[in-house]
Amino acid sequence: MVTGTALGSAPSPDAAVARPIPDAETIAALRGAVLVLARRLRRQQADDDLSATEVAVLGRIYRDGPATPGTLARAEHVQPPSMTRIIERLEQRGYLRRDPDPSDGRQVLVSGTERGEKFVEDSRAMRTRWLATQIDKLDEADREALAAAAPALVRLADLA
Amino acid sequence: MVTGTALGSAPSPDAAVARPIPDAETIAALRGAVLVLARRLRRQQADDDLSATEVAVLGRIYRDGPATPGTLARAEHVQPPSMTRIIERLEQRGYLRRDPDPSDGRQVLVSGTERGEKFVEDSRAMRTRWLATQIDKLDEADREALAAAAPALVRLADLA
DNA sequence: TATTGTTATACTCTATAACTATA
DNA sequence: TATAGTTATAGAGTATAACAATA
Repeated sequence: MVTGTALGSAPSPDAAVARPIPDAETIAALRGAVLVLARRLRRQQADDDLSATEVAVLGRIYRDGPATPGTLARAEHVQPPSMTRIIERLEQRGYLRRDPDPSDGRQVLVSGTERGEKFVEDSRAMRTRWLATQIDKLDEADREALAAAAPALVRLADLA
Repeated sequence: MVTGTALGSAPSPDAAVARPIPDAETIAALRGAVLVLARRLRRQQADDDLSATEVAVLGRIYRDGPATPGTLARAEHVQPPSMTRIIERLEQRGYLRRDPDPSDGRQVLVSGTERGEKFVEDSRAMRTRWLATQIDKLDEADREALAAAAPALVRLADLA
């Protein structure tokens, strides 16, 4: 199950043993690195008053436009009640607003505000600064590898 | 120190050319993907009774050998009291043991047990299975990009 | 006095279960 | 009945502060 299409394209002539790409060890390393990095990212941005996920939600709304709480919950892979709380906090700060959907009374449309947009613009640089600083400590090959893998990581995170 | 290389971003006309250094937008994407992925990884492995960090600590001890709580805390980027709790749980399960350092009474040496080794061996495949399955859904180019970036991600997570 | 580790405590994030309102 | 969202509640994970023991 782990293999399947992940079997190496092994152009090597003596491909007696085809290893999946990435192999199990690499996947384990990936997993560990993601967990540590996420922990550091969370702590890092405790500086200002919004959590990592809250900023992610806000950024998503300004990137992709208004959305329902359910859609946002699925996108961020949190449960609906968690999204309710996140939206609550962001609304309290005036960074977004909730409007009832006129055609379906069950639904709510979450949209950004001007103040929220300003916050996103101002904070994005600050929030990525720490990570940028860290990445800057790596050598060029590592930075290139990260840049090349970023879209794949995004797709990986977005998978259903 | 931020040299500006990772943040500077004069958009060039030939945007098709990959930039050697991740630009701010790529870094922001990386950040978001890492946060979502970590959340999914955590939830995924709630199946058995150990948290993601606990498994990471256990794996580290079996990979790198006995270590002090302080060293482990620095390696995983958690605070010492958090590491104390993690070690406590792992010790209760018989997966590792704490021995006083004979030459320095303040220090403690945390070592693995046979039972812990067996657990690590048995659980690693299980724990990486979900991630492997997800990665398997990506196309080959994405999988290769991830494999190529894994060491860089590990180094990024390990930075002081 | 500085260092290592622990105990006590509290907070943040997220989840599950139960409820409301609309379709 | 099914769906969207919310309220209520609980639990996991981690942190800070205060403390003990040793150097």
